[in-house]
Amino acid sequence: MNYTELSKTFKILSNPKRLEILDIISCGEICACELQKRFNCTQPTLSYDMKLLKDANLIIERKEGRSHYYMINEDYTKEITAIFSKLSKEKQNCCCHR
Amino acid sequence: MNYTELSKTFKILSNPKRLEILDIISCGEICACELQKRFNCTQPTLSYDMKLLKDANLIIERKEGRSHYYMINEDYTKEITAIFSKLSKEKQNCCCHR
DNA sequence: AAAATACATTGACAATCTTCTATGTTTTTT
DNA sequence: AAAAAACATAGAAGATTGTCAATGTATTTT
Repeated sequence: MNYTELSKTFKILSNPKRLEILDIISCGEICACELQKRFNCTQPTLSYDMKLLKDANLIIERKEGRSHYYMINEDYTKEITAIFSKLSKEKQNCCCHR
Repeated sequence: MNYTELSKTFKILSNPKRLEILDIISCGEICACELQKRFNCTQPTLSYDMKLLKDANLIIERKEGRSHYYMINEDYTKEITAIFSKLSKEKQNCCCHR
């Protein structure tokens, strides 16, 4: 993963509401209509945030009837954590000595 | 740390140039004039990025003569990593059940 | 089949971010 | 003391983001 890709993920994470959504979702699968009750925003606004999170690969969507359920994509959040951890750790023989 | 604080850190990280700066800096302390050689931007632009990174507590500045040296603030980047890891991990008894 | 529910899409606007040029400040060199 | 080097600050312009109202789509209920 390169700097541009990683920065796009961080852009999606640079919003308090979306962080709260991830926190809530990581407690277990939940549908958009339940999430909606927790936020003071309109339905299209929440829908927009869910689309951003989904397109960023941070959450996984499952449709059941007219409800859309969301869960955390833990494989990906772990990957992001590992990449940033490595990038920001004191090191030698790093990227910049090529 | 709350969602708003964490989101501000991610906002600073949501830029490929700043991620590259962190990656370079975590290979060892370096001055702004050396960093400048690696980027196609003006001096004020790089200065602005360094200020953002410093204000976000991601890097530590040390002045020596007319040079400003920067190093990674690994304590903080580890803290951020741990917080995000916890937030995005599947869990029970989480924040949202209060 | 009509109505209701759950969610997505579009277009618009205000706020924020990024980068630039111009200029200011501090320290060292000559 | 004047010049140079290293970096910061201010102001401006274009690009991006966040949110809304209005409207569209798919599924279920009546």
